[in-house]
Amino acid sequence: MLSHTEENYLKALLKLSFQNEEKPEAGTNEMAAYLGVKPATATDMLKKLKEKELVTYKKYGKILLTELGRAKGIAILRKHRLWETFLYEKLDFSWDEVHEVAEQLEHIQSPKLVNKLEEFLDFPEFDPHGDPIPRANGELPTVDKVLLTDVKAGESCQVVAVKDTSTVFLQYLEKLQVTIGTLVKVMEVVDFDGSMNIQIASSDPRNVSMKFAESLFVKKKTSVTV
Amino acid sequence: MLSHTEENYLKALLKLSFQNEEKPEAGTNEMAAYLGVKPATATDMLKKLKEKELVTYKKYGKILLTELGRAKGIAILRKHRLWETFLYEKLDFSWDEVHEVAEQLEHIQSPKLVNKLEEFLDFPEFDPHGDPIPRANGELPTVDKVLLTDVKAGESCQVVAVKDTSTVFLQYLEKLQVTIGTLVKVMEVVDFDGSMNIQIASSDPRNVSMKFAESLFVKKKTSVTV
DNA sequence: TATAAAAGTTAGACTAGTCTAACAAATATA
DNA sequence: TATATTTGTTAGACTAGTCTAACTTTTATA
Ligand SMILES: [Mn+2]
Ligand SMILES: [Mn+2]
Ligand SMILES: [Mn+2]
Ligand SMILES: [Mn+2]
Repeated sequence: MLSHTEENYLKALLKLSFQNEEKPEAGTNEMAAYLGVKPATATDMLKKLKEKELVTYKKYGKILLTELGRAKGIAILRKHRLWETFLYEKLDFSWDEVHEVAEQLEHIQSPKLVNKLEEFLDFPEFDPHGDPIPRANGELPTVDKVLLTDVKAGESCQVVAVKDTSTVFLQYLEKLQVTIGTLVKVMEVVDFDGSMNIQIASSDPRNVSMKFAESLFVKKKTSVTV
Repeated sequence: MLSHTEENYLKALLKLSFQNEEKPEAGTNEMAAYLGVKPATATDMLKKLKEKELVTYKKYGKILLTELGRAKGIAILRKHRLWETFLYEKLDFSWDEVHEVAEQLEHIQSPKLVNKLEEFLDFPEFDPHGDPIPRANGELPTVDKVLLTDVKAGESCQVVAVKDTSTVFLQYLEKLQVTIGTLVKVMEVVDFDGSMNIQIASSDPRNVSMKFAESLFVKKKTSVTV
């Protein structure tokens, strides 16, 4: 049985491993920063997780999840994203409110609960932010996605996920009526600052910053021209 | 902000106050036994709760919730019972499985979650065991109930709650097809051992022990004779 | 390559929650 | 009322998780 704290370390390591795709290892300071603790604290915990064979750790070395540690991490991420979906779909939470509560709910221990919840939600593949929900067997649904910055002028695409899940960004998207599934057409890319003129659904085109375009994942639409 | 542990002490004190109705106070040993800790541990925590003005406590004296402590306790009980109802109604848990998970869920901090959950469940008044669910304002729905032992031969009644929520009792009730709302007619009371011959719904009469009858709350049906 | 900077570790301290063992107060009983 | 029993408290210790401050190792850079 893992404590909330241990679980948070495992999930953090998993998330960090997703970030640096090629190199799924993390450093002590990186982990500490992610979790909001001091490096000394992370060192202690990493030693403990090593004892439990959940991470590989050597003094001054990089940290990696073991198979077991990864499985535990995936299980927590699965709960997190299922709960977010529940809050969003069933309890009418907005997509900027779900994360904080799911951060607590992900630690509830009950295999039956997780699986019944998944069934109740009709086996969703993605959470409200477009992130894949791990299956009971640990597999992650995939979807090919690129950043909006990779879409060229004239191309169309569909929003599939947000890269930045901060409240301020999510609320801005809401104001712009951008949500998962929204169609976006890139009208023009401004060389000067990387900003874009985009048409959201069928509204009037508007300019968005490069920072914006770097925070949104989309799927390119094969243009419907002959 | 209260810790899980502090919350458990407050809920325990509240439940104990319901048990000894006239005297809503509890002793240190009583609390410790209820929570599965040693008396020394309870003493420490009670001092801490007194500091926070959640209980009245004096060395060697009885313990009582303050208004504030009671309100906190009620809020936790509310969450506990709403979650039990959710698990039972929406996720298909049986009534002997819900308590353990609700024991964890009751500590999730999110006022919005509680209220949305209540709304999602259509403002239930009673949990799967027939216990009243506190309202957002702290009020408890009431229902007049008596123990099955108080029902005389020839009288009919309807099951409204279980006094004993142990798995073994709940599963026995399930086997007997007794649930909240089930109609029961007392055919005969055996003076010798207090056991009863009862008819459950329209099945064949069967004998149940006094221990059984002491564990079930019912509401008397005014007989339909003229 | 020598040195400076960054990254990581260790030692020691603190809090929350728990325990055991010894003790003290309150209550029941002879 | 005197004594025994029950009830509750105190002191001291332990673990988990955190911190600060000092130190060490690794990496970057002049
Ligand atoms: Mn999240
Ligand atoms: Mn968490
Ligand atoms: Mn319960
Ligand atoms: Mn609890």
